[in-house]
Amino acid sequence: MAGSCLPPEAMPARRLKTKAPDNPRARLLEAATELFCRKGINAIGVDTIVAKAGVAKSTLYKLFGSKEGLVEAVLRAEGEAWREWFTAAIARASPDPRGQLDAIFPVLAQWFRQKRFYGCPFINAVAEHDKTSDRVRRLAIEHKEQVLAHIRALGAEAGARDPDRLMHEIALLMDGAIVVAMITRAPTAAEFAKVAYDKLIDAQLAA
Amino acid sequence: MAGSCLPPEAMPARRLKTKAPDNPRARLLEAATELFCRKGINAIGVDTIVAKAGVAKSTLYKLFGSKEGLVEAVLRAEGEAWREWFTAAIARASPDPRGQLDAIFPVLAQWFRQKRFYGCPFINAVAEHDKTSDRVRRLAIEHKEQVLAHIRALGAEAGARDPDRLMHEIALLMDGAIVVAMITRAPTAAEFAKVAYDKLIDAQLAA
DNA sequence: TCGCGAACAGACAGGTCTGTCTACGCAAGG
DNA sequence: CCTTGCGTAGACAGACCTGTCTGTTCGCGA
Repeated sequence: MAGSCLPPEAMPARRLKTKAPDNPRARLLEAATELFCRKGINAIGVDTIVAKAGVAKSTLYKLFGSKEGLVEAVLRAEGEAWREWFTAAIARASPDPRGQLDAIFPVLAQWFRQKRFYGCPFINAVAEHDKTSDRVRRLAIEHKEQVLAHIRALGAEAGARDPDRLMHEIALLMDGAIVVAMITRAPTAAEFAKVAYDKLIDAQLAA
Repeated sequence: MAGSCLPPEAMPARRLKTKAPDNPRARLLEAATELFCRKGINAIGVDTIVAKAGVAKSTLYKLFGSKEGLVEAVLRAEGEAWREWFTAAIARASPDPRGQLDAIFPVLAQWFRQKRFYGCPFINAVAEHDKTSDRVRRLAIEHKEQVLAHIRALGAEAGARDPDRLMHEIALLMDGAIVVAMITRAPTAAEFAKVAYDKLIDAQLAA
């Protein structure tokens, strides 16, 4: 039902964002998220979106101005929902920073196993837009910076020797795992990433 | 000039594939490669491609049958050219397997620094196509399996404890680096990946 | 010189795209 | 009751899409 690419437990959190759960804006975002993520942004026309959302086309253009505006809103909303789900999920796994870092890849594996896992919407959006423009790239960078800042903080709290390097190494493994999982449809990518992460964090935290 | 996303030294190798260097087929592939990689497959129409290639539209449909056929041919050709360039580049760096593995990320850095680096065409193609279909995903898997088989063989020759695991770990770092470089346009991703790789290979080869 | 096939040029069909516009329904508040 | 405003339904414009088709041009081998 839900239009998202996130695990089901993320849904309620997202619902709280809009006063009414079924206003046209929320229905449009949900329908557009599902369609964009599954079929690609350029492959989906606004008529398909409004039909799935059950709203009038004029409502879409009144609320978002253009298809581009809707794309941006979808990415922002999906990014925020994902970050909330992700940080909550690793926090649920453990109270201490090291435990939360250790939970990153098991939590990603959970994501990959979702029936509707379509990869990272930001990576996919950048991949299908003009690479000489930075409109979409900026949104992706913004999202990634927020995720990485959180990971960097956890690394610093955990006592990593070089939290910045640790952050970048985890980022590489995360994006690599996401892409491999998208292409192969096998969640095992997260398990390989977890073992690699274990070696990297040992090097950072070993006495 | 060249329509590729590869470093210039890869070009001559590619030219050898077609008897004549400037037949319509080669011009179409070159134009389509550049346009698809830079702007996205769905964002480019066949009229733009034939105009850039300087061929008639009927020639495109005679040679490739459909736009889909052209996309598939572009991916196959670009994948083959990339693999040839990549294996040659790491082989040029060192005669022994360990040295070739060590060269992987510096060689990637070289790729990232290209003015026309647009990310991996296979990742991008999967990202913008229907994720519930496997038409494009199969091509990407085929390409990645060939690259990884080569890396696995190098790892085995180098005496890795678990060449399969090493292969998957390198794959994660490679794809992660490619995606990060595409999004940030910073080739430093390859340098972080190299340091991470150093730690992982040490764990595999340490006495 | 002739003939043939490859490629070009470009019109065309039929469909889809984004975005705009008008007309209507309906509910809440004065 | 009546107005105001949100949302719906759907026609429409103009551009662009893929794919086909016709006619022409040009080079090469016999």
